[in-house]
Order: sequence, then C-alpha cells, then structure tokens
Amino acid sequence: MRQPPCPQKVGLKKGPWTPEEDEKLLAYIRQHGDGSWRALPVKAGLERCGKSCRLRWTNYLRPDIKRGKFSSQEEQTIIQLHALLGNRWSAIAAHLPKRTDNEIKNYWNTRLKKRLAKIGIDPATHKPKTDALGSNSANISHMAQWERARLEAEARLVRESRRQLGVSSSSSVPTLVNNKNVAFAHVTKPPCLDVLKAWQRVVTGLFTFNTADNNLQSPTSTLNFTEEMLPLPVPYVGFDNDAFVGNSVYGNCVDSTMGLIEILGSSPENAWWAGNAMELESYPADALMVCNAVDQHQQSSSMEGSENFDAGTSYATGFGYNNDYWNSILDNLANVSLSPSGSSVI
DNA sequence: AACGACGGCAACCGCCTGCCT
DNA sequence: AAGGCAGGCGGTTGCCGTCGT
Repeated sequence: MRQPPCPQKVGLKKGPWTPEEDEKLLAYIRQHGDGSWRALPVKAGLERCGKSCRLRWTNYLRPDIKRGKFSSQEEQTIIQLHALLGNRWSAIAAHLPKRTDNEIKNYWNTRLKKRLAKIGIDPATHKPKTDALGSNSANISHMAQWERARLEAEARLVRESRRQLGVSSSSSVPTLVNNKNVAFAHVTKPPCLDVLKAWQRVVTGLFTFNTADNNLQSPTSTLNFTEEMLPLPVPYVGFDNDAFVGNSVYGNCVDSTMGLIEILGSSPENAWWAGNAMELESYPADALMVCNAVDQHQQSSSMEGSENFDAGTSYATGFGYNNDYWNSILDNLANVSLSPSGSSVI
C-alpha cells in the first residue's frame, strides 16, 4: 500500500535547518530521547515534519557522528564493501562506526566513484573496464557472493540487536568486530534463513564438500547436497583463544581441513563461533584479497601485536551463535535440498 | 569584478518493510 | 487478512561555496 507523502508536511517548513531549530531538536531529544518522530515536532516546538526531524538527527545532530575527512582506511573499506554489497549504504555504514549511510553515499557518489573510473575501474562492477572475465574473476565472484551474503546477514544482525536492545538507529552501531560480546550477546534468535542462505551459497557457489578426502571440489561442481556431505563431525580447533578475535576464524589455524569449523569461545556466555573453513592457499591471490579486504580492517587493531597475527593471512568471518541455536541450524541444514545445479536455494 | 561551471553535501522524496490493531 | 502507521532505505534534488575564465 502506498504511504501518503507525510501529511503533516502541509504548511511546514522545509529546507536547511537553522541553529535555533537544531537547538530545539537537541534539547527535546536530550530530555525525552528520540523516537516517536511523528509527534516530536509539535512537542519540541518545531514546524517540521517528523521525518525531517529524524533525518536531521540521524545524519547531522547525533553526538556520536564522526565528521570530516574520510581516512584512507575508511575509503578502502567503503570501496571493498561496495564491491560486495553494492549500493546498500546502510549495510556499509554498519561496518563504519560513526559514519552515516548518507555521508558514505555522498562520499561515494562525489569522490570514490569518480576516482575508480579515473583509474579504469568500473565503479558499478569494480572490475577493470577491459576485464574479459577470466578464471580469477569467476573465483572472485564466488568469493564475493559468499562475502556479500555474510555481510548482509551481519548488517541484519546489527539491526536486530539494536531493536532488541531498544537502541534507536541513531545510536552508535555496536561493531561486530573487536567486541564479540556486543552484538551477538543480545540476539536471542537471529534469522535462520540468513545462515541457510549464506551456507547454501558456500556449498553451491564456492565449493562442495567431499567427506572422503576433504578436498576442494570445483566451484562449478554439480554434486547434490546430501546429508552425508554435511560438515560433520565438526572438529574443535584447539588454539589459544587470544589468537581468535571477534567473530572470525584465524585463517591459518584452519590447516587444510575443509568444512565447518567451530570454536568454543571464551566469552562469558560460552558462545560458539562458526565459520566456513577453506584452504586459503587453494585460492588465487586475487580471490584471497576479497577476504582480506573485508576482514583485515575489522581485525587489525586487535590482532596486530598478537604473535599470531599475520597480515598476509585471510580471515574467514563466520557467525556466532549459542549451542542451541547452532544445533537448530544443523537440523535445518539436514533438511535443505538443493538442485543439482546449485541454483535452487532459498 | 562578474559570471558560469562544477563539486560537495544536506535535505527531500518516494518506496519498502515490519509491527500493531 | 487487511489496513494504518512509523521508521528505514536509496535515489535525487537543490543550495551554496569554490574555481576557472
């Protein structure tokens, strides 16, 4: 159904906000908090529609907004996330604390897009304009597909945790990154479909499991997904928890074991952390960059300095769930059926 | 100095989604 | 199940400052 265009708007002020209006809005939110935007303008003594107030607050007045020049690391992050997520600005913003989706969108449209075009990279596809889609591109595509699913799911989890915490969108986003307890600890029931979707893409797009020898199969394999191919038994990976940061799997601890990895975390709630373990060396360097690009910015601050930190290692980020939920995922996976081509899904 | 072109960015618009009744 | 509403999202607009002529 179509929503009428902000009925309150008739006769209300539009355009740039004045300092007086800002002060009124700030004063009201300081006293009463944000939310209930429709009623807020009248209560705050503003002749604006609620939507305008919300935008002003979320994109400009919030105290936790970082303004000013984007660092080169932030630029790289935006580019890399855009390659994976496309114009999903809110999802990208979820990975850039203190930056708003609007700001990132503007920055992309006014600068980064042009810069990429200038050096011969198509900003829409992130591929060289002359790229003939070689084999590496295919692998990157598969990797990107997996990463995209994961990042989308992560962004959803962030939103979910916000909702359950009663935290408005305007508050700072808890990062999944260097504090594994923040986001997941409050998610009682993340959407299972996200995991299934991501997982199905792994088994259909990246590789299939061969439980006989744990070897990587062709990405184009058309094997049916059967219960015996489920990644069981799940091995424990026994390494110092200090070497394990955030919701990620330390890549070179994976050894050559293919399949699912679980790590019994040391967090207070005894969380599990699961990820797709892959034999990273099996992928061409270009494909690895997809993983590195996404994950290193998340981990470098906490991993650097650790004796186990290896800047050249890819980190496969996974999902964190508690035991009960993880078991339900496995139950669900057992019932998943995929078409031979892997094109079914979801 | 005047003026047009351009770039950056705040703000708006329309659509979508989820929740509640 | 359907309707109404609030909030979120991505695309677009338009203002304003800067730069070049």
